[in-house]
Amino acid sequence: MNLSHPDQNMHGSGEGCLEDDKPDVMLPCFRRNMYDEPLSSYSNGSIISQLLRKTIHSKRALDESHFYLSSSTAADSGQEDQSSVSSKDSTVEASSPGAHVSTGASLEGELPMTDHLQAKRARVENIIRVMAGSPNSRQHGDSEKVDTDAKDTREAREAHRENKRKQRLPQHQEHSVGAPASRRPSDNCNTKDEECHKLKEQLHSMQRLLRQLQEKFLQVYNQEDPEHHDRGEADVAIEPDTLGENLASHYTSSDDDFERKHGRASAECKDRMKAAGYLAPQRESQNLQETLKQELSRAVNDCVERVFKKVSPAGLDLSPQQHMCSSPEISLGVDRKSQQATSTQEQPQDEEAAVKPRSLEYYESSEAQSPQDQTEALSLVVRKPAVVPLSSVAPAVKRPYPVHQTPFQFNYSTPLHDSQILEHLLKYGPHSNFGGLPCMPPSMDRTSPDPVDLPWDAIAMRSKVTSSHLGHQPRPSALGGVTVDNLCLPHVKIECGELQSMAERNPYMSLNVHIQEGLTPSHLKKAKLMFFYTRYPSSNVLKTFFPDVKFNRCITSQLIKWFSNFREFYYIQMEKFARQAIVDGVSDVKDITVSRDSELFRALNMHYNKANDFHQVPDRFLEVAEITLHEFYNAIAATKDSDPSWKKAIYKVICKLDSDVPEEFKTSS
DNA sequence: ATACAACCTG
DNA sequence: CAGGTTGTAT
Repeated sequence: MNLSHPDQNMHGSGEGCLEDDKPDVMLPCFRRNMYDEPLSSYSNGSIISQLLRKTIHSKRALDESHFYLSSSTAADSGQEDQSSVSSKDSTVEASSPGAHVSTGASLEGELPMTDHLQAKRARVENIIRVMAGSPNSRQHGDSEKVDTDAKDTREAREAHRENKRKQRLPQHQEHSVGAPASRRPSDNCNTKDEECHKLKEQLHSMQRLLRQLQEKFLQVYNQEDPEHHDRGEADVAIEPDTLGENLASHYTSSDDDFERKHGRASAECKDRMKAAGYLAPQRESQNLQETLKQELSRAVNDCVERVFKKVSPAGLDLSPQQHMCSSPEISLGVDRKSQQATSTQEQPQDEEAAVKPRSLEYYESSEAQSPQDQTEALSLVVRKPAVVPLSSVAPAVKRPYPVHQTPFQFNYSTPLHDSQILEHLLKYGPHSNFGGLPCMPPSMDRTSPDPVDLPWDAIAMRSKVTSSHLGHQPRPSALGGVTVDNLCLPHVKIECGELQSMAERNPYMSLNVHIQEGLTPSHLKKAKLMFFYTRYPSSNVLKTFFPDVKFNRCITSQLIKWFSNFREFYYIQMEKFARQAIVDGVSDVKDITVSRDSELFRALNMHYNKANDFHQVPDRFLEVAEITLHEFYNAIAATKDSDPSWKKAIYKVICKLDSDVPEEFKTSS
């Protein structure tokens, strides 16, 4: 829900289990920043993207002359730095003592690494805290008070939040009345623990992934001749002995812009390859490149697999939007080589996997599928243009809409949780350092409960724009009104491309459950069938029973509106038949029944279940219909219908008659 | 201010 | 069924 919550939950338990399997190969500085930090922020997205974000933000805080960021940001962060030392102990097991915070001045290497990192960590923690907290409560003018107030206000804030949570939760679930009412609280605890556990697992997976990545990098770099020329940039002269250090400096150093660092690493890599190419046959450098790609791919695959196995056999959902977002923008920056590498072989399989995520069997053998059964949903798949560049992309990007038959294989109530993180990693990890992130002022940075909501919307918007109005833009560079051209270094793009091709190589990543941008006719059909069970579904119910729908405000409203319309029809029918009964001279309510033969039922069934073969309408629905009809009859017979709001009493009764929607509705329509 | 439900209309 | 309006609760 919010950032502070997982903090309390995770920190104690999470830290313990992190401790014991911290990889030894992990470089200290790297590890520290990666894993010692409070986990609160990680609940909001992938670890990697969070890290990148943090790096960027910490860098921002230091770099006062950074482009449009106003002085207030810098001042704020400076203030926070002071409070950090004293307030740290409340939230963090102060493993970093009161570190001297030297704003901006410290060049890498001047400070001892540990001190520097500690100072940096303090800053980062503060920034995270600020981001997590309400911005408004942060506006103390008096900097001296901050020291003492910070703690109090934070605690108060968290307490407040906690209360809100506790108050809201039962109310929220009160909505789905009926049978499950009694088991909800325990569910709550369980899900809490479950979530905690899941997060831990994710973290472990990420640790392993990062370790593997680091190992691979080290491997590759150690093979190489350490000597290489610099690129003319001054900072390139700083030659890391190992890639680990290099990586570490990526995530820790603040005196250099992240993008530049990122770029530098890639540039170094490239340069090394170039140098190697002079010395060795050209093929060797290409081999090296391929090896690097494959190793990276394998590492990621391993991680994904692990996480994937821990989640249900359910699908990892990589939405069509993912393809959309990754293709037009990212693939533009993709190195041609990597494009060709992937577009030749993997494409058909990938297409098919994206289009036809079938059922469980599909997850086990994706390559066994025959490529011929394509549907019109092919438009979902973004073909990476081999020769024809962009014009051919635009139509493909268009809308993922006409995807019928969207089978989902979710077995649990929170099917998206884990996969969302991966999704986020794959989608916005690259994407965020690609362009979106640096453009966002800190205040814009998401603390929203839904980790993917905002960027998804942004991407959805972009793809719409791309498809409809502009046709395509060579570079959809404007996000948040800030151009990112100078931030999107080619090296960064290459990495994105690599990650994308990794995603393409990985069968799991290609599998998805079609997170829909919008609601499809099959969704409507499903909603109608669900109406037989629930007339007043809560938004939670809707979310759990439409796992393939990417929920945002609009979608939720639409779904709610659907059910509103269903109710409208339902009540209209009820009133109509009740009046008819009165006209017909029915004198006793008990003479009014609703059976499957009833005209009323036929009307309802025709409306909600036109293709009758779909579904056996539950008996409970007949009961509810009968009750409703009785209510209407009684009210009308008692001439209560003169009261303009006479129906409200009936609604109140009926809304309590909802029953649970069967699990099958989660999995398939 | 926001979200939702009902209502009305087309 | 969607769009718009209104009333209500948070």
